[in-house]
Amino acid sequence: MIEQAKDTETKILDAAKEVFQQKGLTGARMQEIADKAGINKALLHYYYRTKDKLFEKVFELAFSLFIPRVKEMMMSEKSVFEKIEFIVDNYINLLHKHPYIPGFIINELNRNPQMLVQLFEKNVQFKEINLFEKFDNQLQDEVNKGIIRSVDSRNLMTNVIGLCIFPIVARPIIQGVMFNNDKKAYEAFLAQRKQFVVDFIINSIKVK
Amino acid sequence: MIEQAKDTETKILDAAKEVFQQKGLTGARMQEIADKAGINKALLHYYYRTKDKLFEKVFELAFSLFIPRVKEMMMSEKSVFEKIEFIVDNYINLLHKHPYIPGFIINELNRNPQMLVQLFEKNVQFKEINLFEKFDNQLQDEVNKGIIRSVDSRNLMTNVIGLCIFPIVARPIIQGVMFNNDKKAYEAFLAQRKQFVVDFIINSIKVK
DNA sequence: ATTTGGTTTAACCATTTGGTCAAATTTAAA
DNA sequence: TTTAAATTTGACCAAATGGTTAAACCAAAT
Repeated sequence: MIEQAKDTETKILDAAKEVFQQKGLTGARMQEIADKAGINKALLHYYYRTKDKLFEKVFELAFSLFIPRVKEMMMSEKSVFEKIEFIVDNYINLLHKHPYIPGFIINELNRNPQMLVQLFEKNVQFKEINLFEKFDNQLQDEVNKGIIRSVDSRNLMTNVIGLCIFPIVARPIIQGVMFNNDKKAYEAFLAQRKQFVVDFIINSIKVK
Repeated sequence: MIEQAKDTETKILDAAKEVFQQKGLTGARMQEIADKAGINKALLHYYYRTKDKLFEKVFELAFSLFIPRVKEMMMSEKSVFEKIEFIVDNYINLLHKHPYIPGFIINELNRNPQMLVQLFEKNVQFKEINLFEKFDNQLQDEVNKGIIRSVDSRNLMTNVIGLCIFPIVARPIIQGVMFNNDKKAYEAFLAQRKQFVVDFIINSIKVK
């Protein structure tokens, strides 16, 4: 039945997300995904043919949830300061909901960088050529107005995203080394960090 | 004999480093390690018993190469600005030599955070309880002197390390999205980034 | 030259794993 | 109600994989 089918397909995909994102392609087991979805292992192959195909689907969904967000945010009609606040805010919220995804994407892309090329070929909307042109102009504009000092757009954007993502992907290290593995302390750290990051960046580029 | 033995052991370890750091515990194959070391697979088990034990060794070496460095640097007798410049400089150089290690550590610790606990138990020198106490005092001192604005030490240190590591672990994304997969452009980006990061951080905390 | 101990290998084993298939079951159409 | 199609399952398979073992090899000591 079409309803039931959709349901099964979704149950499989949800289970696959969970297992792949936590264990990676090589660490994941089809049997575990089937168990988590509450179905027979053969059904996985009925709906998704192979492990690789199922993985590809999961990866694409994870990727499209995280990467194109930055584009939207950079394209919005806001001042540089507002954009930074907006991006940090949104990204940290997103990370709070999906803490495993960035590590998953980073790890799988390091294992097989070719995936990104294939993704760009298959899904043209990901490949926005002049993402930075507009942002570059805006930065230059605000430099001329004496609002910010001169900064390279790609370095700035790397910092914005990196400062959001790093404490999440490096959670075990940070929680372990900085907070003696105190989970509550780490969570408190994250909670206050959003404001710190915004201030840190704006302070760095603002002309005083 | 003892010379040859040491040599074989080293060859195995070197091969294991390469394979594990690129493919992770679950993605690595004992046969591939043996091939890369130019020896029979049974020799791996002769010298290191099991895959897990060999992996543990590789992980420990990688970990001890990266994490304790921060401690040394934070403990040195330098001003805050000098420390930041020193850490960024050293860390980026280290990353240039071992670009796979941070991703490796991050990924394996996310797969099994328990490893860190075991490592601390086994290797007490890693667990420096009051790493931040001295640094906190130094920061407060320079705040009082009007050199820097008031910043939380753990947030600051997270930023320093994160800004160094992130562009390396996220290389495929950055190279792909920001530089249209132009390897040279990415490398040029890294080369100029060291100075950018130092300026970015110091500018952010300096009182002008 | 023979013995002894560590080193290395080829062959082998048990288990795991991704994947298949024919049969059973369910669902929707005729 | 019958039929046809889609869905689900248990049983099974071949390949891959970590690990073992007995025999061969080799260098040094006697």
